[in-house]
Amino acid sequence: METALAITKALADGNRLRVVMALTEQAELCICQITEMLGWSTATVSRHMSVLQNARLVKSRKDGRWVFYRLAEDFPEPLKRWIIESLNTTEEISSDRNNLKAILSFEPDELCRRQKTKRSCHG
Amino acid sequence: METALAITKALADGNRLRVVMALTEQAELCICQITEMLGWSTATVSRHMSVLQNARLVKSRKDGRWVFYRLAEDFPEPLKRWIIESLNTTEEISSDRNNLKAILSFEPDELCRRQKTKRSCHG
DNA sequence: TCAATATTTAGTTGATTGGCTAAATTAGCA
DNA sequence: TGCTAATTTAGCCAATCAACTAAATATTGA
Repeated sequence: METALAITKALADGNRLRVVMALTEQAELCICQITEMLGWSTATVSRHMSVLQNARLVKSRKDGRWVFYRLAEDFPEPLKRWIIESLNTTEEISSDRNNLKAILSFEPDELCRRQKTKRSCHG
Repeated sequence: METALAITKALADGNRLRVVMALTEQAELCICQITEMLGWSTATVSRHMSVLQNARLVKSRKDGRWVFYRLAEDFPEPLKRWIIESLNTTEEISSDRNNLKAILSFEPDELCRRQKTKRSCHG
């Protein structure tokens, strides 16, 4: 039961649902892209991703300084179907989808530079 | 998204998962039967059931003094499938299943009397 | 090796959740 | 109506969780 419970707990958070949805549409996303999409601190995003990873819902791949996340190959199929069915048309996800389109038009390193700039702009 | 999130939150609890599993196997269960199965206070069980009901995963029917819960007719099918697949063979659920068999051999009113007796035995 | 960069981990704080007991509510019956 | 019984609600406390900032780790490249 531990396994199933870890999964439902991992999904019992709006932000993690948003990331999972994004990963059903984008094969891979790096932390900096997810950070930009959620609009939160990198550390917070990192912790969320580790919850998803501990539940074995996502896997990560390191490429240089970047860590890319993808859905696990064995992500339970019925769950994935339900998530897509129930979130596909929600406002939040539509908005994320638009944001992601903009985000993906930058290369990751350019994105990270942009984040740095933004941060220094705000102090 | 609120709707989906309410559902994942409702399922992010081992005890509520146990109740849902039990309800995939028994058409209806009353509070006193669920209380006996989980071994917790009636008030706690009642609160758990209202979480499931707010997420629209279960519905209730009042019959005299008893309240019977059943899975909602529109319980998301993929979710149900995943829950059964992943919990069917777990220890906890097997044990619940055995307990339930014993519990269901009493009529609800006899069960309630038994609970009352047990309580007074312990003070 | 050193500086810069991307991510993770640690530590703190406030909000939510889960258990309990006790009080309130609702139904059945004398 | 008034008594008893089943369930729900309220109030309390401890534990968990989610956000943040700051420090640590790991990688690239001078």
